Amino acid sequence: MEIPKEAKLSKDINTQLNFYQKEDQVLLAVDCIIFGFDKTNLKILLIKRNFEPEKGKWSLIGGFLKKNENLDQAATRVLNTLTGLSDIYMEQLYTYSKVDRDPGQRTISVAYFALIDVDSHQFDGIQIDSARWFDLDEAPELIFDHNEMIRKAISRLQRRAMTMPIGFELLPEKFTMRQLQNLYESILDKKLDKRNFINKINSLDVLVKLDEKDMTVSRKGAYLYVFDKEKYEKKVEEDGFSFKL
Amino acid sequence: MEIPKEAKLSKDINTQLNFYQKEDQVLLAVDCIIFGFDKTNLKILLIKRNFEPEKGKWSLIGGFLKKNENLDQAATRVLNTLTGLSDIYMEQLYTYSKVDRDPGQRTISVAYFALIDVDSHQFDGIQIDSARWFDLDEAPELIFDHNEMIRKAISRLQRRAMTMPIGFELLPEKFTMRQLQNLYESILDKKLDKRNFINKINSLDVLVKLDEKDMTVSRKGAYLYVFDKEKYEKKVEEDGFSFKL
DNA sequence: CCAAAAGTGTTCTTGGTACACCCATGC
DNA sequence: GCATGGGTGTACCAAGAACACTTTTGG
Repeated sequence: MEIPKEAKLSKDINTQLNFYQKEDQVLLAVDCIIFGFDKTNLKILLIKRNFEPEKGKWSLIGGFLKKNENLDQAATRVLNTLTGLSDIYMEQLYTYSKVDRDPGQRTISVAYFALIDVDSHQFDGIQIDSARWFDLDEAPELIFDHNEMIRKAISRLQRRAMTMPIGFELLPEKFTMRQLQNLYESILDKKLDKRNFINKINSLDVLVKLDEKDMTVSRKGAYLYVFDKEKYEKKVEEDGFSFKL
Repeated sequence: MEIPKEAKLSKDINTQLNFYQKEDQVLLAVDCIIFGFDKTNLKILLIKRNFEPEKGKWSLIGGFLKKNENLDQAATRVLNTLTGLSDIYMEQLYTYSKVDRDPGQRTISVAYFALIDVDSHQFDGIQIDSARWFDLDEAPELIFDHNEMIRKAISRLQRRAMTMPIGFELLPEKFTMRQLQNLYESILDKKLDKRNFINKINSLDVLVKLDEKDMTVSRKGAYLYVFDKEKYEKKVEEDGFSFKL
């Protein structure tokens, strides 16, 4: 660890002192794993990269950190610039730093993941012609270490599913129990028992059953529910909100 | 951080092409939260910073990423350079990027945490005169966002305690049940019932009871145990190894 | 009247939690 | 012989897992 032993104390143009001039600088990228749910399946959004290197290959959306923003802001900006989406749940995942991970140039990448409801966010102005939703199990080979990022994101999402009401983010405001169960089955990648699932969810006491039914899928119709954000937040305070399926 | 705005597209000495010349570059630091256990209490290792800015204040140990290494290597190197320790469990925690987090210069820091057994690793050549172990609850105010890093590290460690045999890292090879319980009580910051704890640990079936006793603390003496790494690894394969206390 | 999805409870098993007394030894 | 920490088992309760039939209605 080379500590600048006698760094000069001169102010630079930003009136900031540069104490660490002898250290290497690097490019910091941000890559976003975007999970979407369409009431049936969990998907990820990928794009065909339109610049070198690896132009034309499938990739996560990404960009570079700018001097005047932090990483959360960079991730939000990248998502917004490329998809038009804003006000989206995002969370930092992990930082990838293999020396040769990007053949273009030494780049460290901070991966973020985002959760969106596919149907409610028909990004009208999708800035990328080549963006496409893929089912999790049919995602193509991606550039660099992006497949590894997705694997880690899935396992983080599985953990989050047990400790956060991710339905808030991935489902429309009103949804049926079946849709919620589909969501959990997609995320956990296993079938759940319908009765046990409903009992468990009801015992959490964060949903409100409406008088309204969704008639689009069955003849009988299925009651719609909404999340009760206040109840959820009270629960978090009191006992942390975590469950098992 | 002045990046040459129109760098020539010539191969640099590493025969790498630079595709992203217009992007900002930043300093990437690595900071290490070092947890130690001395058979009774969980502690963290801090140093008095011996260079500007914030010289003389308490701090995590840290250093900067070099061009030819990845972050895991940088964290290992920083730990080794400053403490002489090698072969230590380390794990990447989170990346901190507030624009003004380091008043010296725009710096992004990747936090790592390390687990060591305080007694087995009497770092003979401790390179830092001012390093000191602190109990978790009596740690001083630290520079930058280092206190925040420690909070996050503790909560990660609490999670790890339930899904990994962290005793491998934090205890000497042979240890008593009481020491193991002390470790879990320190990490989880709560008292545990002795009988329930022992029953639970035994049901995990990853410890081997030796015929040998530790006579240093009680007159009766306490049986020593060792971890059975093979059994543990088989368990991870089969059912993931996770428990509750 | 039938196909298709919705809705609904009970039993069994597992695992968590609470709890108190005797043991071995060095002094 | 006593003080100190070591070692041990049971009973209760909560929650998870397995499981099958009836309801509704559009066609």
